Formats: sequence, structure tokens, C-alpha cells
Amino acid sequence: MVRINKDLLAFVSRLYETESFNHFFLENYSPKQSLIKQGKKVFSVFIIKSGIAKCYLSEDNGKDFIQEFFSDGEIFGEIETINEHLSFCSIEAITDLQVFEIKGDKFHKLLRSNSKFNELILKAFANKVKYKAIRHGYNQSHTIEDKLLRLMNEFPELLQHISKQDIANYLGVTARSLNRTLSDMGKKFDLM
Amino acid sequence: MVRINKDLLAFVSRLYETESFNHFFLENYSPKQSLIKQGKKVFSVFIIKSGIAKCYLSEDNGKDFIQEFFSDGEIFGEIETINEHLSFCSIEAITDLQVFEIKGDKFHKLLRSNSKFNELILKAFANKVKYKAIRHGYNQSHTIEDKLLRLMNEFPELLQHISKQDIANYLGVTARSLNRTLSDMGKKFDLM
DNA sequence: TTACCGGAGGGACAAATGTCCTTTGTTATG
DNA sequence: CATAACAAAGGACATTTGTCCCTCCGGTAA
Repeated sequence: MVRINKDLLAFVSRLYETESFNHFFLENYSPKQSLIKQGKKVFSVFIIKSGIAKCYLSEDNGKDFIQEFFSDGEIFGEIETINEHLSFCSIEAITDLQVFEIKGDKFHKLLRSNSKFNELILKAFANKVKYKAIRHGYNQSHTIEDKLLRLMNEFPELLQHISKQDIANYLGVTARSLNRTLSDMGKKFDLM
Repeated sequence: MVRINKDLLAFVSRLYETESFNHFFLENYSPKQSLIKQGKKVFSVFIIKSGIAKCYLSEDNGKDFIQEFFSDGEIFGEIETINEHLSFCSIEAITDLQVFEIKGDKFHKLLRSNSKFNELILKAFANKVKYKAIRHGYNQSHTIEDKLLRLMNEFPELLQHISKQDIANYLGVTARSLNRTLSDMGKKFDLM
């Protein structure tokens, strides 16, 4: 699925326009550029202004698993900043990307001093936990076809932007299996 | 895995002892009792004082998927309270359970008025997102045997407390597959 | 005691998915 | 232009996992 967070984006955009608060920087990234690397320190918190990025985890056996696709308003780097750990995943631009960035210490200050921001972050976290729970449950107990139908239903234009391999990595299957399922589904539709 | 949160438990225990703050209640539950039901309203936030509970999600196809086992200091009901949604999972006692409970509105107040508590909740969230991400990635890209070895490694006494079916539901496989893997592993060890 | 139930274990087969490898078409680059 | 690099597609086969059963056992209610 492609995660967004309109409330947070609106809030951060407003803050970015505010003369007196100048800790957000607007940066640009090109496709395939890396914003956060798994196992490395994280120095900033990021909020997407526009574009699509992938959030993925590289396993010890060499496979990549895509946690989510991120788009407008989605925040990342906040987890590592809050619990002061190294990054547990990688973030990479898929399309051209505009991103608001704020340094870790400024993020902490904002979190403590601005109750509206604090609330937005709490809600963002609550949503992250919830959708991760639902997605994991769904993934474990449904076939590739079910997962694919759901994905195409919720985000029909996905295949335009994203490679087959990324879709496979998002579903947690091989590209071969994804292809097989797609062609089986094609046959089904031909019969209708 | 069995999730715990010592810092949060220490904080809540101290607050519970405090005369001037009397919004935490200590409740007891017996095995198989339900604390939160999927799809229902959530009125309180819960923090475990002792015992083990399971957090699971019932899928549309009748299968249950266990998100986590919860123990000392783990919090739940906070997500639904913060984003004011119905519960997306169920919580059920496995062993005898002692639980601190606080009503939703009091939880909100505490979150706004007590910065230490606010920070503990933020960290709890950060950890939840992180371990969910890692677990989902691991689950998708490893065999049953790998998952089982990891589980027995991190929590060897688990099989004493928890039924085979629950283990299978936690790993996202059928009881039959779990059994097969267990007996295959037994054969392996016999050769060594 | 007897009958019954639910959990654990596992046989036989079916279905889903992965692995390995080949082909084709497109792009990009010297 | 030639050729390398790469994504997409799929054939053939192996492995993993699920489905559908049946049996065995220990508790327990009548």
C-alpha cells in the first residue's frame, strides 16, 4: 500500500512557511537515491512533500522485503531519532522526491514544545502500528492472488510506477511466482 | 516473541502507588478471558503487571494470526484510544494476568500533562513499529524451521506455556506444518 | 465405569511457491 | 552500429506447505 499523512504534511508545510521557525529544509532526491541506509546512523527526520519512496529491509539471506511505499506526508527517521538506535531499514526514492528534513535535536525540541506536533506524531505512530499489524496478518493468511487483487484495488496505478521486482518484494514472493499469478489471473478474466 | 517494557512498568507502578493520582486500577484476569475484542470499542488502556497474554487478529477466512505475546509492562488499547478507532485485534489472557487499567480520557490527560509519560509512550510506539517491521520481514523470507529455531532460541520456555496451535498461529502456518517441521528437526538432531 | 471430547501426532495427497535457466525485447552506452 | 545490461516472461522441476483425514491418549462429565 502507499502510505500518506495529509494532516502531518499540512502542519509541516505551514511550519516551513513560518519565518520564526526555520529548522525544516526542503530537499530533492532523484529515483534510486538513498535517504536512509539500514544499519547506519540517522541524523534527520524526513517528511515527504511529494513523490514515492520505498521502505525496505534487507534480510540476512539476501532477500529484500518492502515494508511500505511512502508518499505525501509520510514520516520516517523518527523512530531511530526517538529511540536512538541505528536504522533498521532503508529508504530509497522511486520517483523524484521532495522532502522536508529536520535535524534530530530540533525534532526532539519540537516534539516537547509543540503539543499539536506531539499529537500528530502520536497519531502517526498509532497508524503505523495498526496498518503493520493488519498487513502482516493479511499477508500470512492469504494467497498471492488475494494479496495482488487487494493491492491493485487500493492502488490501481501502482504497476505504472513500480517495477515487478518491487511488487514481488512487497508481497514477499519471488518475481516468478508473481508472474505466474498474474498470468493465471489473466486466464480467469478471459473466461468472463 | 514475548514483548516486555520494564521502563513503562516501573513508571506506572510508581504512579499507582501515588496517593494523589488514583486513575490506575489493578485488575485480574484468568486464562482464556478476553480483555479487548476485535471490532469493538476500547474504553481503557492496559499495562500488564504480570502474566502472559496473546494479541491476535482474526482474518476474514477464519484464520487467527497472533501478532505478539505480551508480558510485563507491555501496553495495549493505547492505539485505539489515541486514534479513536474500534479495536483491530483481540487480546486474551494465556496465564493468570494482573493488569493496570486507566480510562481513555484519563490516559489522554496524562499523556498531555506528564512529559515523562509522553516520552515513554513515544518510545513504546517506536519499539512496536520497529519490532513489527523486523518480524514481518523475517517471517516473509524464512522457512518454518528458521522461524521456529529463532523462537525457541529467544524464549525456550514458550512451549511450556503456550499451545501448539498458538505457536502455529504465531508463525502463520498450520499446526500440521508445525508438527512436520518439529519432527524433521528431531531427526536432524538424532544424526548429531 | 463408560462415553465423549479436545489436543497432539502424523499419513497421503493436492496445491502453492521457489529455484534454475532460457528467451526476448528494450534501453543505454562505448 | 554493436553489444552489454537489464527487466519481463515463462518452462520444467523440486520443495514447501496446506488440506483432509484417521488414530491415540488423557481428562472428565454422566
